[in-house]
Amino acid sequence: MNLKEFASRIGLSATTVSRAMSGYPEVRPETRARVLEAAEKLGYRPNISAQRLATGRAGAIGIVFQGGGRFGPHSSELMGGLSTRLQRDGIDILVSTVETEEEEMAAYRRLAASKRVDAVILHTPACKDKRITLLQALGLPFVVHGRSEAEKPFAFLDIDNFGAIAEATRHLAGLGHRRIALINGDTASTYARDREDGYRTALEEHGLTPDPALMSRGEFTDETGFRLTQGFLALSAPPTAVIAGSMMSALGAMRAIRIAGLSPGTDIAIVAHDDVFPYLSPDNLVPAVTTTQSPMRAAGERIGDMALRLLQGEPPEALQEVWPVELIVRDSTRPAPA
Amino acid sequence: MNLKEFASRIGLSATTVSRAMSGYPEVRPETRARVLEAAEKLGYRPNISAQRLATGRAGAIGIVFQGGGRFGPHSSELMGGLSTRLQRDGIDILVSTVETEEEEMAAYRRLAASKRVDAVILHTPACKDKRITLLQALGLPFVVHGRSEAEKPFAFLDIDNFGAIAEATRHLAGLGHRRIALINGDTASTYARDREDGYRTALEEHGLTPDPALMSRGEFTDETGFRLTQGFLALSAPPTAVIAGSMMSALGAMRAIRIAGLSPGTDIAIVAHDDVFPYLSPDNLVPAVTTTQSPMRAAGERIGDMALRLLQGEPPEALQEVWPVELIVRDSTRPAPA
DNA sequence: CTGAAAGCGCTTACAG
DNA sequence: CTGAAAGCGCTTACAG
Repeated sequence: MNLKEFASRIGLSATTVSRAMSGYPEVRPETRARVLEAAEKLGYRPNISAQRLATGRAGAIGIVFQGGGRFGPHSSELMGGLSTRLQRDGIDILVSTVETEEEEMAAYRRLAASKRVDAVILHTPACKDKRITLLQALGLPFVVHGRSEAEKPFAFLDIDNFGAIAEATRHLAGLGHRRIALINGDTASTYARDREDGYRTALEEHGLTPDPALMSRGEFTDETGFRLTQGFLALSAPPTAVIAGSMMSALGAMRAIRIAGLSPGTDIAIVAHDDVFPYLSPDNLVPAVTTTQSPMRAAGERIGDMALRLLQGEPPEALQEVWPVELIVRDSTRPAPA
Repeated sequence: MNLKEFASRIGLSATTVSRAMSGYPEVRPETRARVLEAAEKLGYRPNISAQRLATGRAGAIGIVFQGGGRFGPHSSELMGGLSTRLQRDGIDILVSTVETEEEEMAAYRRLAASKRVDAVILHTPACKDKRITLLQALGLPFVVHGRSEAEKPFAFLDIDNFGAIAEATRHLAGLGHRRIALINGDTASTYARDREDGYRTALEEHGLTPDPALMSRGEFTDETGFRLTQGFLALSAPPTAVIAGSMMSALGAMRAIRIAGLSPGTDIAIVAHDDVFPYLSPDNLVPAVTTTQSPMRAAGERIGDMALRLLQGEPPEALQEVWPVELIVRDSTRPAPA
């Protein structure tokens, strides 16, 4: 049933029905109530494509994931939060996956030109990010999960990666650890650069010199955590503590430590930075893992919120947040062996 | 730039341009080439909302997740595969999250009435599933990930849960295990019922009687795997083998075994059923875990494919697949202790 | 093979 | 507070 038919069935004009259903003020409350009730009863819903064509709004927000492979547990938490928030305003989420950065750029051009989305969510930005430049040039509104440098201000939500890793490093140094290894991500990404800066800063506060052999990079998988930790353990002066970039890296690190005949927590301390996963808790590992934790799901909800405000005309510079990260000390960080 | 403007710029009618861009046959190859080239150069893209209004197609496929909490690692794999496939045909994915089954039903009504999607993907069906009845009544095409009983045929892709767990159970029984525990999901769901059936069948083949104390149910989290396994170990006659419903359950089970002072693999054998996660491999656990594995991502791609065919008019009964599951024996299943 | 025109189902400026 | 009508940007049956 379309608007015209519905309107004539209840003896009103399409105009009035449309206004009543969109919550415009110029409709008498009784009329509005009658319209809404009838719509419910007769099962009328405005055709979304027609609505979008008429208003010029897409009613959807896009998010692009690069490499099916990177659509992992963090993506699902972010998506879950985003979806929860946008649902409330009837905004859809449009998911695209691409393989390369080129394809990602093409995807934004396509989304913008075909008016398929009103805004996009960008994640894991580089320190200088071409995608941000492109989106600003296209005039497609966007919110970044993370931070980046750009000429023009843009909306973003980031966590305090610097503070998180600095705090973790201080905690370990305070326990007497002198050789602290860091498993980081690609330092082209802002978050990884911030973490490295936090690590270096805290080491220097404690009079320790950063050792390149103890700073490695790779994907946040169990496999990579394992391999990098094996590398650390093979050093002539191996570390007594490892800061893992994610829970998955920490699992791999602990495995490498065990295989070397050592005991995680006792022989080699472990701190993991990670999200709060509903299905894998650091409290439940053996030993329980000290973490710098930040809930990705809550961030997703907030990012959804910010995107909606952006569309309502709030300026990007008013939509910038950095969330603190809490260090939660558990059993995997004990004093350094004598 | 809209169609009219673009068409006049290149000296053709809107009709011809539209046909050229949609790949209709009645356009001269040279004309088509010229149109496509000009569109690329001038950056013209049809407005997606207008296209949808004119054709009556939404150009999107919906998927609803119940409980933000259930949007976990399996969801992301499924989504990744789905997205990869649909991307190729320019079909969007619309993600909704809801809290209850009631809300999920309401979401389908809404999606159908507002013509927001052309089809939906339903997952984790119950043996008798109200959602399937609803979708059939609404006339909204759908593909089920899993199986269910219904009067009318519908499209589905399922894995052989019965065969997977039967095979795992046979493998353990063949190694001399007599007390084999099963960590299953909610048996209202078809997959969990099938797994239980496979388990019972294989036990009986080996002259073993299913023991209710060894059959438990719960979420597929590390925490639940831990708790249920602790329950098994507290029995007066504890099991010598555990079949875990997922990788996460297996992690929890292994932790419980270790905490009890036992050795996973040696004292208590472990088999896990699970997806192939790019970030957590059973080969990398200690001991390497025997699995019945099935790639969720590949299933997602195939389901996307099936949805597209459904929309092209293939009858649902021609779109039904059950994928075999392979048992991969690793180090966690050794002969039963004497 | 190409084009003029009606129609998809809404919203909203304008008029009352 | 309510309505008639134009317009959003496409597609496609019809005519040539």
